[in-house]
Amino acid sequence: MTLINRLTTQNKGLHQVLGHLEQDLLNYLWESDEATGRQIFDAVSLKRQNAYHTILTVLNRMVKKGLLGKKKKAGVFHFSAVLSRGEFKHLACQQAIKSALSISRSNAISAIVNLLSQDDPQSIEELEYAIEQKRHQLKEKDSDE
Amino acid sequence: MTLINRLTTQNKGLHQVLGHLEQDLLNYLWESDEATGRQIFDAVSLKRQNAYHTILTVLNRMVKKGLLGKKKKAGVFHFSAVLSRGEFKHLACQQAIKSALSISRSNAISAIVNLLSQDDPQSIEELEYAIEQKRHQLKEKDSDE
DNA sequence: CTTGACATTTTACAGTCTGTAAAATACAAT
DNA sequence: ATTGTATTTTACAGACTGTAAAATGTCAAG
Repeated sequence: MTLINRLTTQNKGLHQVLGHLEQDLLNYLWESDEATGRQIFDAVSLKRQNAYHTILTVLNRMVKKGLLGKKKKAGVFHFSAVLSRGEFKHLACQQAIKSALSISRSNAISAIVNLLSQDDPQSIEELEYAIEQKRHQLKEKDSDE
Repeated sequence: MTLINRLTTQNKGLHQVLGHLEQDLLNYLWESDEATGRQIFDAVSLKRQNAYHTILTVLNRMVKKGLLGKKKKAGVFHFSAVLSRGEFKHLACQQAIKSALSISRSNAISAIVNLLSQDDPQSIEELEYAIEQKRHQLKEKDSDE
């Protein structure tokens, strides 16, 4: 895929940060909170064919990267996501937005307005509402000081 | 660098899409429109120590990726950026925003509002202005039909 | 206390990407 | 034709993901 395509293509989302296997594993852990390698392997096997060892290797790499935690319980390691799905999405969105803003604030602003209005006219209102909320929040802070 | 760091770290900007050398080369070409490998090498050498061949290899890879164009002029190849700096930034921003929106619209919205207001209170007004503009634009379209 | 069934860690290889650059080849001008 | 660039080919290292076997550890049952 050329860079132009990469810049043009829709919907990279979490793929920008995670590989597919990693994503599947994380998704499973977000649903089940905590699981052993075996459980994860069994669950993920419904969707993709991977050797048990593959799953374990990737799980351990994710632990090393700080994405997952691992605790022994009754002699068996249990993996769990360090960040909840919500936290992860929050950070990933924040990062993507930061990245856009750092490239060009004005471009980022027009991109979000364009994409939102294109996507769904209602969503612009969500944006306006968020701005209003922020205004209130800032005022309160001011009067506190 | 752990993933959490990656998600947390400031300012990735274009680095998300380009390596440093690639970025330096593109920056130079954005300033000078068009240049031979030798010229680019000379210019970039002020900033970084790379073999001439390195520069050429990377330039050619960028051509292959569709980032640069290459035309023979008086027997010598001249490289040039396919996208202007503005176009590139536009696409890169759009891509980053798309990516954020695809992860979570509401998170993306609050992230942009938070980051803008944190950055500079004025910038929220830029956002509001952009929304207004978009409204006008949509109205005009409506009455056209 | 030994064997078998898992669990866990180690090791390794392929494929992609960037950075790095030498080697080989082409070509143009003297 | 020879010399000096210009250009292409080829290669390797180091990161990262996917892949998985090999080696090792552990524990329970016989």
